[in-house]
Amino acid sequence: MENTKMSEKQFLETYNSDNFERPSVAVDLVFMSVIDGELVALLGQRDAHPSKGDWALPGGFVGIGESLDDAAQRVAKEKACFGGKSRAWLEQLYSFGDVARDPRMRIITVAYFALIPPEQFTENLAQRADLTLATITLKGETITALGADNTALSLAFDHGDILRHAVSRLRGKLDYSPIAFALLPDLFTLRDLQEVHQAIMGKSLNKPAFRRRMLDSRRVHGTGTRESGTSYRPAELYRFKP
Amino acid sequence: MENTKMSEKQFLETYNSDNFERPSVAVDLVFMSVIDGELVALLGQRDAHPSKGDWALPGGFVGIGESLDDAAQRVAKEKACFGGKSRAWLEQLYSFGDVARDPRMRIITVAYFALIPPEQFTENLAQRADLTLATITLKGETITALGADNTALSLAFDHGDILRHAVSRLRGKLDYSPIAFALLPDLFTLRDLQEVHQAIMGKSLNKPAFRRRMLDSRRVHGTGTRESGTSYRPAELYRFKP
DNA sequence: GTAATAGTGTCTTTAAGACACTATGTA
DNA sequence: TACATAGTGTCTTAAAGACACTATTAC
Repeated sequence: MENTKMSEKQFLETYNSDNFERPSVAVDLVFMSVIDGELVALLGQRDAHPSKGDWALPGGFVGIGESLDDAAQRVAKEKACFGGKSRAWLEQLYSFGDVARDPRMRIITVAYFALIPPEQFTENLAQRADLTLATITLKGETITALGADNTALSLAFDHGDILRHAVSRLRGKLDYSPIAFALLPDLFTLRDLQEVHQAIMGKSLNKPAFRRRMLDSRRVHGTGTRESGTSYRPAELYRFKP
Repeated sequence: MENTKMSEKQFLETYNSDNFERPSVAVDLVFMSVIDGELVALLGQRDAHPSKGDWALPGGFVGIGESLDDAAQRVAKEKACFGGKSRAWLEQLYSFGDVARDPRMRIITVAYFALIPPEQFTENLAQRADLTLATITLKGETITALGADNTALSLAFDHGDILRHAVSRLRGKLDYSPIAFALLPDLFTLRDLQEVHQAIMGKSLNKPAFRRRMLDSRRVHGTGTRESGTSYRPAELYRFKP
């Protein structure tokens, strides 16, 4: 049997001498929120080939002196004006590395999702005509992105796969992680919270059971204040307890 | 506000012209199994700087014409003699991209775990004196790797983080994914299955409840045959039903 | 027979679902 | 007052934990 440690060294030397071509590394961001009870994600329409006219996630290349997380943070600011006082829950999702996923060149992309409370989403988006909020639906293995006119958007590259991973991850983590609160303002009603859960899970939930579960979890506490502007009995406002 | 689509094009052109330095991309593999009721992982001792003497996960660089999954598969064969008739459950875990995680150069690594039934693990390992099986324990946020002499092994680079992610992922997926069966031979007893669950979760489980859960899940079925070589009542052998 | 583990019956506990009910704000 | 939603009480159902019990095999 060959000495694999030796061959590892040789490999590394070859690699270092630039005879060995390196892939490019990018990050793609799935900005998500729940607006009017629907799960939405941010997409931009491509104005050049390849995939011209298709809808793509905001993304950018990873700099040589920049960690993956830093690159995601930077792209969040540059591409979608999130940053500064805006807050976003950034979390690495999955890495996509098929050889031909981008026909121009070899690009490995590390996908992140960025969870944004809806009021910040609409605020930042008002300035950006080139971006749209698509309604995302995952039924079984099929992901759909609906545009403003309620027609399905054609997704660029493997960005449909990325969206599928994002929704699956949200569903998987919803019960043991505070992601739902990253999609809500500081003050929210239990109805708001239930709507977020329902949008992520893609199904309606039983109200008494949901309230029991949330209150027993001790992750929310009532503020004693109530929402305003309703034409009916206002609900109590709650706050996330870390 | 600047036109971000224009600057994206410019960025891509700069990038393509090789003025822009690219990081290297590697895959690191966490070979795992459950042996004698303990969770174990494969580690090799480094014989060169940096981290000389520390224990590291097997890994290798991703080729320019090779997908991430293909690279993981190749490294599984090359580095640990898994491949051919051996079967392993390969699954992408997480990508690690801190700038200084390897002091030699910028390396982004995509971690995979490879789940191996124990008998194949020991078979393949008999040929490799440079690799060791470490017992892995995760309590809270603390990961420990114990060597053959029961002393803690010092882990190279950020490989402790990678192991921590691996165990957390196993725990998270145990109940809704067939990973436990990837750590068992074709025929196994319900006691074997329970030992795998206990090793992953790091706690003992209630026997009747566990058996009910497994049988109700319809993911196992009895074969009518029994284990042999015991000095007590032999248990029925079960098979995984996909 | 004994030893040792396989495998089960059943009671308790916990949590979710169903559904109807009461409570309380606005208009 | 009517209305619409907030918020709860309680019954049922499903599943996990506890624990003791019976069953079966090697020796």
